[in-house]
Amino acid sequence: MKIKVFIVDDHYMVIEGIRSLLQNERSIEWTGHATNAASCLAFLRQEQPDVILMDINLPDINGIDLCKEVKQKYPSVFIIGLSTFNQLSFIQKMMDSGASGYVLKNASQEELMEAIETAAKGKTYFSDEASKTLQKSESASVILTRREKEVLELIAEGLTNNVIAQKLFISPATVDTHRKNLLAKLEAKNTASLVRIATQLQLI
Amino acid sequence: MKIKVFIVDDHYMVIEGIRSLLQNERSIEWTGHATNAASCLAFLRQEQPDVILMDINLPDINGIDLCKEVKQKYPSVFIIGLSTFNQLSFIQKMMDSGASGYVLKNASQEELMEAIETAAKGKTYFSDEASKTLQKSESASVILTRREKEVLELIAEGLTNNVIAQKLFISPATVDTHRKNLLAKLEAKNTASLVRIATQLQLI
DNA sequence: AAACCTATCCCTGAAAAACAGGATTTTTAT
DNA sequence: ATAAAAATCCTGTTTTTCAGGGATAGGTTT
Repeated sequence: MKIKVFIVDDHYMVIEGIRSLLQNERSIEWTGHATNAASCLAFLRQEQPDVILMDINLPDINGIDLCKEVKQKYPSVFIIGLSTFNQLSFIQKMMDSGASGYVLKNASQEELMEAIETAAKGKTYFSDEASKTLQKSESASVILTRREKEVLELIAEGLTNNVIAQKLFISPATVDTHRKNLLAKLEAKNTASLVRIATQLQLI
Repeated sequence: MKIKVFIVDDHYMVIEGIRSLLQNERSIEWTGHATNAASCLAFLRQEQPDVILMDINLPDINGIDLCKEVKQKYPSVFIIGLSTFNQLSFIQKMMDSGASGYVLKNASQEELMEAIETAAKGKTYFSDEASKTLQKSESASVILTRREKEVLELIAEGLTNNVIAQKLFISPATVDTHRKNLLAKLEAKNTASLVRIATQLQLI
């Protein structure tokens, strides 16, 4: 049984590259590609592959939200995140959205094949560099809670406590508490340094 | 006479993709690839292609500096910048370093061919999206004054207006004015989004 | 020389955030 | 079951930021 593979990436060169890397693999069946989220979803209504290689940076919807949506509608499809960026935040968000792995675009053919085969079995695969990033983060990082991450994102977007409170359906006082905890955890003096440190730690 | 093309990109998939896109082109001679700046320079000591497709994000030296170095040593080699990012700062820096064009990685085969052929003649080529970005920029680029940059740095470090004022030997009210102008120039609502936008624009 | 621009400088008052020091309820993990 | 962790909410004070203004020094253009 061949593994049916589909690709979503807005870079034509990457699609061609992956096609070229996989074309001689007998265990792989290339079912097609999409350059945006909309046509990916359209394809899935007709036919479901076993594994989707999904870029995170897409023109219409970002890969993280697309991943969530696909997994919700077609739980049996396994998704591998594909990105140029070896960024903790991306990897984490992709995995939180139900992905079965994460591969960088500088991956070798071997890595790519291993990722696809592992994902097809329902297991999780990370490319070498991505798993290094995950390890580093575990030892030397601040651990933020789900809510704190949400609040941090919104703070960085320039929203005030009151607006954030409305968005998250909580009291402004609660937002203030999360903010306080963020400042403490990241050892920031104020909002400015908070955002700065957060970007340096690639939290946002 | 075939055009000798060489590629520098740390993404294996992109190299494969370009190779695949160009392999049926009779006017192109594929001379090889490098995944980092060092091996690119090593190759050039042996042999000079007509056109180099050069990624901006390389593991050792960045593509901009590599471009400068190559143009200095081998002025007859034409370089086309290759990047995922349609960012003005990248395009500008690449052109300042002597590049003959800029192509995004989502370019079609036609665009890529046109870019190579144009560059080989010594002319300049921009992919559709890149030239749009250049046009947009002419109206909307952010120019900060010396003082504004100083204040921006200190804000991002988490210093308050009062402390910044002491550091720069000016009144807190003046710092505040600079701050206001920064908010206006970067179209930020408050300090948080200011720092965010500034990091995104790589101003700090 | 006059008009002009821009960077730099300064002030006030209202709004927002930071800080201190609590407390209660829900989740999560053992 | 229960302890720890996370998320929720409060009151009040201090500090900082933000949105209005306006003024001056130094260079460029006309």
